[in-house]
Amino acid sequence: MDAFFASIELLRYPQLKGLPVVIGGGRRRVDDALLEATGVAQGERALRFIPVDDFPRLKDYVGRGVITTATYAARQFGVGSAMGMMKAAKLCPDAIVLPVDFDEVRKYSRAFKEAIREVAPLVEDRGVDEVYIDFTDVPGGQRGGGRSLARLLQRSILEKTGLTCSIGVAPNKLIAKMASEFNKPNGISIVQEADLQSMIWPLACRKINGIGPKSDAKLAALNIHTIGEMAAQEIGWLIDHFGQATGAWMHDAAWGRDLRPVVTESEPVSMSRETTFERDLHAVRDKAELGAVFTRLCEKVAEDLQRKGYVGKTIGIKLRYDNFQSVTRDQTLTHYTADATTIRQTAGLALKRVPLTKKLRLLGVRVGTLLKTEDASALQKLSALPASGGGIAEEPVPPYRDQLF
DNA sequence: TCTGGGGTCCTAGGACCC
DNA sequence: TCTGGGGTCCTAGGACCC
Repeated sequence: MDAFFASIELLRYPQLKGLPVVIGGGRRRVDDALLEATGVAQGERALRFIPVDDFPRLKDYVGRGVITTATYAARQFGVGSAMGMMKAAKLCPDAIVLPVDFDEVRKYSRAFKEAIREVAPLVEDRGVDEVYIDFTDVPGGQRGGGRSLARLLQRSILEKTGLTCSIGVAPNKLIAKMASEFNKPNGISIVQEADLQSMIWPLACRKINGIGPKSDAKLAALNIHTIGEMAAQEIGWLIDHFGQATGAWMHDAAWGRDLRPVVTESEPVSMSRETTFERDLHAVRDKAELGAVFTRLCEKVAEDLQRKGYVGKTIGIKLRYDNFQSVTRDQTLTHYTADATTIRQTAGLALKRVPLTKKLRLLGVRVGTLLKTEDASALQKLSALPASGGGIAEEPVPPYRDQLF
């Protein structure tokens, strides 16, 4: 299989080119800051009308958000995705802060993927700004080793979205993803099997999609820092240190082997909503506030399920204490549901099973073991056949108020 | 005033069944 | 007193990704 990996560059304000700008921080908080500084909300609109000097700066930002993305000028200061805003403010206090406009992002994301599917239909979704593409059977796809098709995609994406896009071309997904980073932004890079040694082996292990901070640290402790050093290890040695599955996978990855197909459709496994509080809350002292938030989260998950046509059977809660330790509790129902009241009641039971003496910084609600709503009703009819004696009974659910349990 | 929100996948132990 | 394996489901935690 030949694969592209394509990612769009989502920051697209030409007038800010060369300026340090970060986007992120949690929309409402940044909107508030904007409103205060300029009298205008909504980053997109504000950008057109407000002189750059009037934008809020990172040093004035107050809150718990993280950075979603940053201009290259901001990255020069060491600022980058997923970094806390407070830490970023120390590195680059004068960076301009803009809110994330998720509706806008989703709109451009859709247009980006549509533009690609028109040219190459085998596309795998990897979030808002990334896709894998299998171009093996796209007419003319092999011309120039894939370069002319990649150029065509870039042109089409630019036309339809105004966004630039970086594309990696390789014999499989693993290498294509790495290749896409070689030439950012708006670049194309082609990596062939024969380039493994020269282009992939010198890279840090962390560049492999699937090796995160933990594995990287463990590898470093074993004195392995590059992919080449990883490839030089016996597979048995890797298995001894990382377990059967991970060890074998690492060995394959280091040798550029990856047989995963481009997966064009998949069903969701779970849906969830969570929120980090502006200040840490206490289960007893802030019970009313916490209870209201909890109910809202359940209602939102229920809405999400209903809008997308799913029901679920496992209700879970997640919370994070002020020391950042996370805890989860699951509770499986006898029937599938997308009902806010049922979710709220079951989640309440799960929450009861968790110690609530420490302050909380985050609360979340998740529904898992999902089924399409229509498949669930078919299942219900099947089990409701006379012989089985009446089918699945709905458990009566008591009414709830905005309290914790 | 370090550390968002929405996901997937893996592991490992215990219950329970055959 | 002792004692198999395999399979499935459920739960909790954690690594990782965008």
